[in-house]
This record gives sequence, structure tokens and C-alpha cells, in this order.
Amino acid sequence: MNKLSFTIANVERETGLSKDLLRMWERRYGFPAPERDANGDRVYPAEQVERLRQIKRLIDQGHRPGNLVTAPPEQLAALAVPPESGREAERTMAPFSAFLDELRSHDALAFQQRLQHALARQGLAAFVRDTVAPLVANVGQAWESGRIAVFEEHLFTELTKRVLRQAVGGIAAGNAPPRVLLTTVPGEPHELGLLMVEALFTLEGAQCIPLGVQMPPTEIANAATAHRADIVALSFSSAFPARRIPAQLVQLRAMLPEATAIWVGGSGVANIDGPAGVTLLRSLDEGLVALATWRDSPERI
Amino acid sequence: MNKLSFTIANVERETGLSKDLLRMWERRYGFPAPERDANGDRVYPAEQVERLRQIKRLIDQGHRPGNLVTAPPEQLAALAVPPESGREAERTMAPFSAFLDELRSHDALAFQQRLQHALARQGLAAFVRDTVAPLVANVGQAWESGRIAVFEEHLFTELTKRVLRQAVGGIAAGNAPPRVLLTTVPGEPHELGLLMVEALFTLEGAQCIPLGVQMPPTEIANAATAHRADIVALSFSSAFPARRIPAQLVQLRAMLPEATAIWVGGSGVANIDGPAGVTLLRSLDEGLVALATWRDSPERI
DNA sequence: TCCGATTTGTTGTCCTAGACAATCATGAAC
DNA sequence: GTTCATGATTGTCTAGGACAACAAATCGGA
Repeated sequence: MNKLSFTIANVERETGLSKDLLRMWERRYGFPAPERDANGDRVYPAEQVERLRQIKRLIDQGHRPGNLVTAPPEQLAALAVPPESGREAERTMAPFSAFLDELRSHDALAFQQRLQHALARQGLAAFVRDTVAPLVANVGQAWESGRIAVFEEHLFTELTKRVLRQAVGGIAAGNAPPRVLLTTVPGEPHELGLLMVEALFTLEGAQCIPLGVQMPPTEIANAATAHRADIVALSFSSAFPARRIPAQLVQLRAMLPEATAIWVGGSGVANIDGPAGVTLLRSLDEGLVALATWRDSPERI
Repeated sequence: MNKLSFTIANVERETGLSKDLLRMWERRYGFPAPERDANGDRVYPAEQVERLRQIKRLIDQGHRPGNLVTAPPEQLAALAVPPESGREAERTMAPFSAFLDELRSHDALAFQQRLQHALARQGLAAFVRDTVAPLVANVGQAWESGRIAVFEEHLFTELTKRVLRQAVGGIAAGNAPPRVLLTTVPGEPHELGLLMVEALFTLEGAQCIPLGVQMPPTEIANAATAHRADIVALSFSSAFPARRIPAQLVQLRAMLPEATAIWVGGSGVANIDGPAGVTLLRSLDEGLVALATWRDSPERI
């Protein structure tokens, strides 16, 4: 376990920063400053990779790269303190701190049981709205401020997905219109949002067709045709680069028949303007409203 | 829906071929031959993207790129016919053709019911070995030879994952040693293999910790320590570039404590030599044998 | 004083073109 | 046949240049 080092491809995988960008930062800011191997290829020491990971986190939080990349390590640590730690935050966090504690102590069983318990107590719809959705937001914040590790977040996602899926499986598949095709575009691996929508829509009797994540746009179009979908529902997490979303939607809109609606939700669309022909849903409730509206309107929006 | 075109980033997402490689092929072979927009950026027409997708499929099947990329379109179609279509293949396919037919006709409900039925009839262990595993292989072949579409394969994966997960959820979580951490490395998004292993191991009473897919190696190491895992189990599908596997394993081996075993399975490791300190499992049965051996040997292999 | 428009930085991604290691195939020698 | 060397194939790295999209700051006018 002595002196770990990484190639540029490894760093890309570890941090999610593209090779192009890593080279650009090196050229512009002098950081990262990798060694070179016998072939002249970059070799990144573990500390720099760690610092890059930290920088990435802060950028996702909204900080500007230029300041971050040139900043000395101690300054990075200072920025990493959570943005809002007031009384307000404390109060909204409180009901979920038990969940977070279990995650941090890696007690998968207890966490899952607490979820199941909440589900049994609240019923599926309330469970999704009042437990899962806020919990996702809390975990997201905790991850942004570095309070939980990547693998803890992965475990959270995996366990929550299981409970949700099991709950959805327990109710009869919907067979009333509309037919809703659920997926995400390439680069967006987060599935929890889709599952939450699927749970709520299935409860309403809609037919959901879950296609998993990261479908290339042309395949989404093929699938929509094959399944005669009325609606294509996409989810974007806040980790997805917001400036890319409109282009993706325009492309997809061009590929789909006009009769097929596109509904887009997730924390990634909070501050976005959707192109024409695309319905933005900024909360789960808006999704339910949209579903009711769709069913009410004979001409189909 | 007129004249679709793609940027190089879009083509990368659609086909999985890196930008570097797309430019290299253009330089060397003259294909693809994209237009240029006002900025001089490449603009790929839809036909070329389609042909690239076809080429990618054939390369994954084992063909050499040089011949493929320069080959005229009609020759590509000729190569796309399935490799083995003898009586033998017919016979091994037969029990699964009903599944495939349902996939191709996009009948999610019937497919899922057929799975559930097989599960109820066979029990979980036999279901995994005799239904899911061969089905995955069949679908993989069908996909390679172009007989099913990407989105059909996605639907298959999603539905099968659901049935498996539900079955695993139905049995009590294991609490006997060993503790097995299940995940895949970045670039390997296929989760079905992990779920099959989890089903079998959980049936044996082992403690499985599912971390989902695409964990960066350093995070795998952190997770293994935090969860005091005895074994880190990785899965590689045949879609993962085989030549990259050894390097990944060596890197991970260096990060993990020596007491932690690494077990690697999946169709991607069929023709691979594992580095020292890594156990290759070339079938599900070998996995079960390894588990029994681990439990029998006091000194821990 | 404040709002909107214009200018100035900042940032990521694209471009070309060269190099080379690793892999695979071919043929020669055993 | 089998093994080894040689040569072609193939993917990924390197360097540095260009520029569009976005954010910030400055300026002019009401």
C-alpha cells in the first residue's frame, strides 16, 4: 500500500474531471502538477487526486474553479464547511439525522429497517414525498459538504432503491393511460428520482415502463415508438451539468413524434428554462398535477 | 424529425467510442467523414452514427476495426449474421425463445410474469443458475448479433433486476461470515451479475453489502475497511475491455489490506489471467465453491 | 442611486498533428 | 506442428491553439 499513483485516465475515472480539463488546469493554473513516467505520460500522486476530488465537490456546490484550483489546501478545507448551518437547517435536518447516523456507522440493516418502518407507517405516497425525497436532499447536502463519503452515499442509494422497488412491485401494475416511459440520458446515472416518480404514478394507475438509466437519445425515441408511450419522463440530478440539459432536450424533442410529451424532473431542472414542447416538473407534486391534467384534457397537452 | 445530426460529444455518448478514437479513425481510414459547422466542429449525420454503432457491435464481437471501418456498408450487414446458428445453438436457445419473443414484442408484463413463474417453480438458487444466467447469455448474444435493440436489452435488464432483487429481499439477510462487498469498477455499469451472486451468497447465509456499480477504486478500499469486509467481489461483463481488467485488479489489490480477498467474476473474466492475490471465478458454481472453501479454511485463503 | 447595456475575464471543449506502447498477425526457423 | 521474430494495427497519450458560452465588472443614462 505504498505510494499510490494514477494515470490521467485513472484520475478521470476517480474524479469525473475530463482529461482535457485536467490538462487545461495544469496549463493555466499550474495545478495539478503530475510527475512524468518514462514515456512522458502524466503520473498523479494520490494527494493531488484527493485534492482534485475536493475541488470537484466544491465546484458542484457552485464555487468558481479559478479560485479553487489556485487556492492553497488549507483554504479549500475552510470552504468545505457547510453553507447554511443555522437553526433553520438544524430543524429540517432533525427527523433525518437518525438515518444519516446509521449511514455513517455503516449499519445497513438498521438503515433499511428504519426505511421499511417509515414506509409501513406512512404509506407509499407519503413515504416518497415526506421521507425519501427529503432524505435524498439531505444526503446530497451531506455529500456536497463532505460529511459523508462516496461509498456511504452509494450504499444509501442502493438500499433506498431496494425499498422503493419492493414497494412498487407490491402494488398492481397500472394499466390505465397514460403510458409513461421512464429513463435518463447518458451521463445521468441517478435512478432514485425515476423510482420515486414511478411509485407515485403507479399508485395513480398509470402504466410505467422503466428502462433504467443512460439511454442514448435515439434509443429513447425507438423505445417510445415501440411502446407507444404517451409520455417520456426524464430525470436530471443536480450533479448533471445544468448548461447541457437544454441541448439534450431539444435533441430529444426533435426525435420524438409530436404527440409524445416530454416531462422532465429532478433537482437538476430547478433553475432551468425548458425548450418548447417540454414540460418541466419542479417537484413531485407538480408531476402528479401534470398527470391529472393530462388525463383531464381530451386533446392531450 | 428532419435530418438529425450529432456533435462529436453526442456520438461518443451514442456509440461509446471516444472522441480521440473517432478523430483517429477519420484521420486513418477516412471514416467517419463528418461535415463541419461554422466553427469547424464536426457534425455527424445520423447514417454515419448508425454505421458506427454497427461497427462498435462487431468490434465487441471480436472483429478487427481496420477491416470494419474501411468496409462498405453492405459488407457490414453480411458480417452481422450470427456466428453459430447450428442445431446446437437452436437447442440451447429453445427454452428461452419465449422470453426473447416477449422482449421483442415489448410485453413487459408477460415477460416479468414468466420470470416470476420460473422463480416460483425452480426456487431462487436454480432460478439464478438455470434461468437468469443462460437468459443473460442469450440476450447478450442476441444483442451482439443485432437481433434485439438497445432499449429492449435495457428493459430486459431492468425487469430481471427487479425480480431478482425482490427475491433477495424476501429471504432473511445473512449474518454469518464472510462479509462480502459487492460492486463494479468505473466503466462497468452492469449490475445483473452482482445480483446473481448476491442471491446465491445470501442463500448461503453470507452477509452481502451491495454498493451498486461504478465505485472508484479508492472508494472501494475505503468501503472495505469501513465495513470490515472479508471479501470484495467484483463483476466484469464481456462488454468491459478485457485488456483493462488486470490493471484495475492490480491497482485495487495494492489498495486493499492483504487480509481482504478479491473475488472477480462475470463473463468478462472468462479468458483472463488474474494477478496474484486475486481469485478468478469463471462461473457461478465456482463462486459457491470458493465460498465453501473460505468457510472451511481456518487460516482464510 | 439604481438599472440596463457593454466590455472584460473565465472556463470548458473542440481542433490539429505527432509519437509510441501494446496487441495481433504473418511468416521463418526449428 | 510449434516457437519466435518481425512488421502492421490500433488506441491513447502528448502539445498547444482557438473560440463560444457564461459570469463579472464597469460604464452611461435616467
